[in-house]
Amino acid sequence: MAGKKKKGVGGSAPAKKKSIKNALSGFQHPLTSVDLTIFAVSDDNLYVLLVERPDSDGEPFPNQPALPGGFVDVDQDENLIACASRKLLEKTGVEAQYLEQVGSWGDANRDPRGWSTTHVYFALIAYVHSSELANRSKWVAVEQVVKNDRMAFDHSRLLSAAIDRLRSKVEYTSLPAYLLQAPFTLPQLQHVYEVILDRSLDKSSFRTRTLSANYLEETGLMKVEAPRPAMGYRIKPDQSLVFFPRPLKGDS
Amino acid sequence: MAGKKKKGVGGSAPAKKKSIKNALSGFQHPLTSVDLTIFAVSDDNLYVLLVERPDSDGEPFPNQPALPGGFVDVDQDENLIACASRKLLEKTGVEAQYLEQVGSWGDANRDPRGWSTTHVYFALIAYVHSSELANRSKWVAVEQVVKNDRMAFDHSRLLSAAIDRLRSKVEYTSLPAYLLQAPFTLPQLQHVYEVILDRSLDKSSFRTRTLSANYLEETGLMKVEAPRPAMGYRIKPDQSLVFFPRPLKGDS
DNA sequence: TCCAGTAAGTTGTACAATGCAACTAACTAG
DNA sequence: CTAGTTAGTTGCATTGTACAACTTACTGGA
Repeated sequence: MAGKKKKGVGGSAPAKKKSIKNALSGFQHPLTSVDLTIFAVSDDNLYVLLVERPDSDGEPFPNQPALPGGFVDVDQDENLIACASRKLLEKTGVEAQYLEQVGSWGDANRDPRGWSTTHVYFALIAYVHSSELANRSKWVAVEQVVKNDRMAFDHSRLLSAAIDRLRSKVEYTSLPAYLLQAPFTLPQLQHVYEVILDRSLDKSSFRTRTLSANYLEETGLMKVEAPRPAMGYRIKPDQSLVFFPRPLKGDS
Repeated sequence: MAGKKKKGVGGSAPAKKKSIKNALSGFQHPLTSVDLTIFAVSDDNLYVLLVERPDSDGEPFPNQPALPGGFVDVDQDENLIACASRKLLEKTGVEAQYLEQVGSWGDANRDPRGWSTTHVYFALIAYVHSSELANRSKWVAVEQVVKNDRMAFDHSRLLSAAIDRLRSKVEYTSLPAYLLQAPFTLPQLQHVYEVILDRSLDKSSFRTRTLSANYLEETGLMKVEAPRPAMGYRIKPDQSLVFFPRPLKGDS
């Protein structure tokens, strides 16, 4: 396949783009970016980090909300996930407790500047206060984003895919533990599950399942905002994501 | 992020590439390709389709085995999955019974021609005889590929990721039904599960789980290579992939 | 001091999907 | 007609979660 010539000039791409062609491969190559869905939980909400598009030059979608991200910098980024980590650090000042690729999207129309691809990652971090975030960045409750569906590019569908993936994996993995700062209590962890899944879970089943998976270690009793102190836990060192044999039911 | 200037000239990319820069974005963009892992099952083996790299021009990895794929053609391909479908049809002459994205990979070194990304898809098809395949294409038993680890580019790791994904999803979904031509029998379907998972499954549990999921419909009794005729089945029209509540155990 | 309130954590039984082993049914080959 | 083979069924055991009731440890107010 590689090296063969283009088969025609069909398609809807503007003519001016045809001149920018990669001499090495014989193919014009798409614009390439990385976008992030950075999730955090605070109180009773799941938040995602959105940025406001710049209002300058010929930037598309000025001032509209978008996922943080941007073009891959082939001189700076070693690989895609390093590019994602870099952008995360720039926006939040923290490293991801969990970072996973959601997938990639690419077509002729998602960016008005031409055929483009994006590689989408989702990051889980412990909530950081809004004042710590980079300029033009803010937390938005996922519940709100889904309603006001006015994001730049095709970022709405990228975000939907990431949320679907998150909710799906929360059903049968230990993902929510990466949304809390250690040490945390089991009721706090259960609360994160409930916020993301938007339903309440049975305390007994949750505790049995979580503890028997043996991926947490005790850090001693903690006093939280509750009358009785609770045991604190953290994820064991070098512990990888846990997959449970069955999802939990719950009332909704 | 978009529109900002490159921050330097560090990195290991050859100097000649720097001249090929996209004037629209201010960034040089990576080479962009799509690669496929096309799976089929025949007799007692899981096969993947490999092609032999061309032996011409300055093509990298001449004559080495590789995944079918190649550069995205922005004039021909509407989007990434259409690109994958096109390449599948070119190599096998058939459409995928199931096509899913595995993920994307991109770094400075995976292709000697420069910073490159690839979008990997996995396709499930009913086995087609080798003589029907495109030139320089052939089925290779997955078991063999894993041993003789000499594929072009980073295709070994791409294939590994696809195999992992396949095996993982076979544990708790109806995926193997897309590797058979309808109508098929339950013992045939179970055999496909066993070939992929490389362990035997309990007949009773398998039948109960499969039938109670209610994603198949009967097509009447069939005479296969067995003394007793068995009921034929096909996937119900418009039926999507089924997720089972629990994986099956098995003896290995 | 005592008691009501609340959240943490435990216990016991029920249930649903799979595990396992033994069984019956339908055919082929000789 | 019988032995052999594969299709398909049945009954009980096991496992992980569902549900409800319970005990424990603390707080705050009378």
